[in-house]
Amino acid sequence: MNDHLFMIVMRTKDEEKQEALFEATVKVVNEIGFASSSVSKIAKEARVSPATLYTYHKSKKDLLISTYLNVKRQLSDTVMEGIDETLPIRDNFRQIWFNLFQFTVKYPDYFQFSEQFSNSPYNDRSLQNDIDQKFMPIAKLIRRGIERKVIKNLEVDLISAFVFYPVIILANPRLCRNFDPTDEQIDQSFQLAWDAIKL
Amino acid sequence: MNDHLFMIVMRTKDEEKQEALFEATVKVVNEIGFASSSVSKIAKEARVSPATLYTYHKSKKDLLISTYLNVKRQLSDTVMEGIDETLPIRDNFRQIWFNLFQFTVKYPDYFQFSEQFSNSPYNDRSLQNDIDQKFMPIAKLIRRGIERKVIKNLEVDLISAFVFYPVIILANPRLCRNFDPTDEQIDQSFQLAWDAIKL
DNA sequence: TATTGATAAATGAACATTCAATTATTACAG
DNA sequence: CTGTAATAATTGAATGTTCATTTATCAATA
Repeated sequence: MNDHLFMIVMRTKDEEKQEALFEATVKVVNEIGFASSSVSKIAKEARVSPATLYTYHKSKKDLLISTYLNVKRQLSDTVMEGIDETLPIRDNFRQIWFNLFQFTVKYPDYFQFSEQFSNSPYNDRSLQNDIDQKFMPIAKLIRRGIERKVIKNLEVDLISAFVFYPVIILANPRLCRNFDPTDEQIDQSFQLAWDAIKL
Repeated sequence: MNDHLFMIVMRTKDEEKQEALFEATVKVVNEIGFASSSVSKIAKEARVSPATLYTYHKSKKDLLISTYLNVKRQLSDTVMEGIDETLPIRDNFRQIWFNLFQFTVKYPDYFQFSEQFSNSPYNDRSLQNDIDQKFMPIAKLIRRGIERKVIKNLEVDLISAFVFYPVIILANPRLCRNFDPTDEQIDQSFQLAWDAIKL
């Protein structure tokens, strides 16, 4: 920061506003939808002037993309928590599966935002590659499981689709109603996922 | 039609325009996204005046909803094809699974539209109930499988999530790259789905 | 005082929808 | 068959609104 003279007398940007804009973006998109979410509505929700928003983000596109990346970063941090290569493959899968389940239940708004964004044209190939990088440990785990003949020898994407996508459905009350799962049901659900991919 | 005098000289609405508007809506939403899709752009794609669109649909909302229902109707018709209660449960599942797979591969645009719509606030509870009705035979099949102890005794939504959602992921090139499946891979994938739910 | 953060107000473009006027289709009288 | 009246389909243009973004100005800080 102090490398450049012109930065010395810079007034600091408000961290709270950054956070408020993030939360507001997710909230507004969830409440009125991606299509109806305007910069001014998001700014109002964050109790900030639309012009101020432009000191934090150079465009609406930039706001949405950085919100998406933020959601995905939090997701990957949460999901990868507790991975331990010394434990059996199945235990690691179970850990990831429960982390993912809890995240989706705790932050359903993040998920709905994420779904809306990823199905929009903002989500281009290079952005998706950046995100895939974050989830690399899971891909590695799958490959390790295949090598050790613990899980079926199939494409990594295929294994992922069968193990992790159903979680998203289950945790989404909009897609899966009448389903307020008990601990036992969550456990049974993981067993389904594991049965699908185990050798 | 001839019951009422005032209907005698009615000019008929153009079936082709109805269809053109449907295709245009799907196409425009796929190309520029749900958020950027305007009535005038859809009308232009359908080679129709924006004003004409309003003789077929009373609002933009109506246009989008009926497009969604049309997609879902085609999907349910295709997916339920060939269900035969006299055959084993697994064969019926296999049939549905392949129907679904082929539909998603053949009409990826319908799927992307569907995903964008269903994550939007247009998709309310009562609309979703109407759609669930269309897929009732699948719910029945699952319940029959549970009764006959062929599949695990779990919530219908849970079974559905594990069997059918991975298909959507697999068939979506945006979500599952480097995966141009051979017949054998498709077969293996169904085996995964079945392994998850079978008793 | 110099510089940046913050904002209200302004801008022009695009939006959904309406409307007045025109065009196309039909029934039927001749 | 042909012409005509009736009516709905169609449309370009206009409506007022909302949009994303910029600009000019002020406030805060070093």
